[in-house]
Amino acid sequence: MPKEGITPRATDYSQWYLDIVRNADLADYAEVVRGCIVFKPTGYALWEAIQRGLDDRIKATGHVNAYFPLLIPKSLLMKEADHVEGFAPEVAEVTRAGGEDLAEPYVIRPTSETIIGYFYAKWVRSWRDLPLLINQWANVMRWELRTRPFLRTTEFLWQEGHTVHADEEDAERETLMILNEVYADFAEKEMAIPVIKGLKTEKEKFAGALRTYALEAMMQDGRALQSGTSHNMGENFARAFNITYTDQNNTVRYACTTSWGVSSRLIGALIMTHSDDEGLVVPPRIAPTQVVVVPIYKSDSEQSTVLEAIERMTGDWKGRLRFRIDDRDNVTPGFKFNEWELKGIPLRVEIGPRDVEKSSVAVARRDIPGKAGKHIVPQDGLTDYLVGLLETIQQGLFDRALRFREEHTRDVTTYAELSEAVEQGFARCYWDGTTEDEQRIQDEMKATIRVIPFDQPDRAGGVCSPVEKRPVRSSLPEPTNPNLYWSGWRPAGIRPKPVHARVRPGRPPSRGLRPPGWHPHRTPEAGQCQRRCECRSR
RNA sequence: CGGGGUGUGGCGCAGCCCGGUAGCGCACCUGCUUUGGGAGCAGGGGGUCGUGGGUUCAAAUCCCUCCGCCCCGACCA
Repeated sequence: MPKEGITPRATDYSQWYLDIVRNADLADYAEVVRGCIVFKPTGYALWEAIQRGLDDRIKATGHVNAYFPLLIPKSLLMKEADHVEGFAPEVAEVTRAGGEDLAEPYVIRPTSETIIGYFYAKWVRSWRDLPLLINQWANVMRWELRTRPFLRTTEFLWQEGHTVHADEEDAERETLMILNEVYADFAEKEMAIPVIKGLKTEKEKFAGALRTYALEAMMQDGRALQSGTSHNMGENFARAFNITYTDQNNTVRYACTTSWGVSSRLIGALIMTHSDDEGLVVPPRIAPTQVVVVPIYKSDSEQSTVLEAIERMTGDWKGRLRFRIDDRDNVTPGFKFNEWELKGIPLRVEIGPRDVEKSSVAVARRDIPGKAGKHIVPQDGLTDYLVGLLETIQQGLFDRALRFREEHTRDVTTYAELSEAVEQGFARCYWDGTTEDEQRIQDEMKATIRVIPFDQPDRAGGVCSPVEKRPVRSSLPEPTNPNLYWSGWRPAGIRPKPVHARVRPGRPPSRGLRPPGWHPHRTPEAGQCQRRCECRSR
């Protein structure tokens, strides 16, 4: 039975998500700061758990943490041309401080490649300085047109790693290692979110990167959510920021850089992967609280008897279980059952006079909502039982999410099949590798290439292009990138919309609103276009 | 930006057409009875009716202005 105040997923998935966020008390809208949210204590606790899991892995793979400034001189941001083009529309500027206009405006970081690049140029001298492996935990700001709690907000929290390597091969190794051993491992083992690892297309890659790799997860509406990215910048940023080193042969060379990040969007992924119509579901390993104990009593004497029993019962829990005892006296047990279910605590232990007498407890597991997930167990050996049950739940959640994804993924060989499949979830198909086809699919069926997966199934199924119907092309090239995943093209219900020009006077127009002839390389700050690009046609 | 909707205690809404100084549910506070799946009764506190202006003896209500938010269109690093 759905909880009060929660729209069932089948009715309106988007509203369901918002209801979960609100009812589980994860976040509040920062209504006075458009597009921002307040991470409330329960929501922030999830972020802290994510931070812990990632930070451990980042450090275990040889990185150290540091912190760079929030403000970036605008000229620095402008240095890498593709990067500028990618970010210009969503950057917020500080033009006035200390009571006067600044000689040069600052931008509030949308990401830190540029300011970190500036310092790396100073710090890197010799091949002995490499690799340089630094991570920072930070907030960033991107002026998004349409926001949703955790999934896309104007300000968000993330971790951004920035590394410098002697050559592209080493940078590539780093980029892939982070994706596999840090991000995917964390997502699957701790958050129980199955992910597809792969390469982004040219069209979808990070502005200024050579290659972008990403994790894609399937939400319960069948749509993809990008849940982590890792970029190999090659020499692009090193050239823009002059990050050079002297190699063993006394030759000065450009270094290669990488950057990689995951954000508080993961909280959104967590919600949309596991939760149900009863509320939030949090996998045990990531859960700030794993077990909640609800005492049941009528009289004062029963109350003290039960609370004493709880004291004894939880004596050896510390260090093995993260738990809390809900001894509030102003709400009924039934209310507590519903509330903790809503908040996604993996296990609930109920204990009343009858249990004290029989030395038992009632254990309810959140992954099976309602009374169906409740059973009576002896207090004897309870701690081991609970620890084991948490692991069972953890694995069960992962298996359930994986099964869901597999049930909503189809291999397709024709255009019609592709068109149908992307309505339900992911489709896997061949692609001839052209942006032209990619764009056409996007235009015609609102689907995007999420990723070219590392895991390539046997190609015995045949070679087909979903756009084989294209009339002009007589023979399709042998696909170089077979088996792509497509999905409902917009990430999990996010629909950007153009913003009124008045909102940010002087701001570069967002894509789609650019007047004819507009080009980022030709903004007043950048002067004439310095690059050999399509814009010279104008 | 184009089209549509909406703004009233913390939240969700009614009242507006037909002007007379604001009401309901939830939440909150107090007390008593309750407590194994969202307790009951009684009492109580809380609102510049988005903003500015106009009409009127009198405006939540009628007229104009501006602002916010939501939905659809336009499609993302």
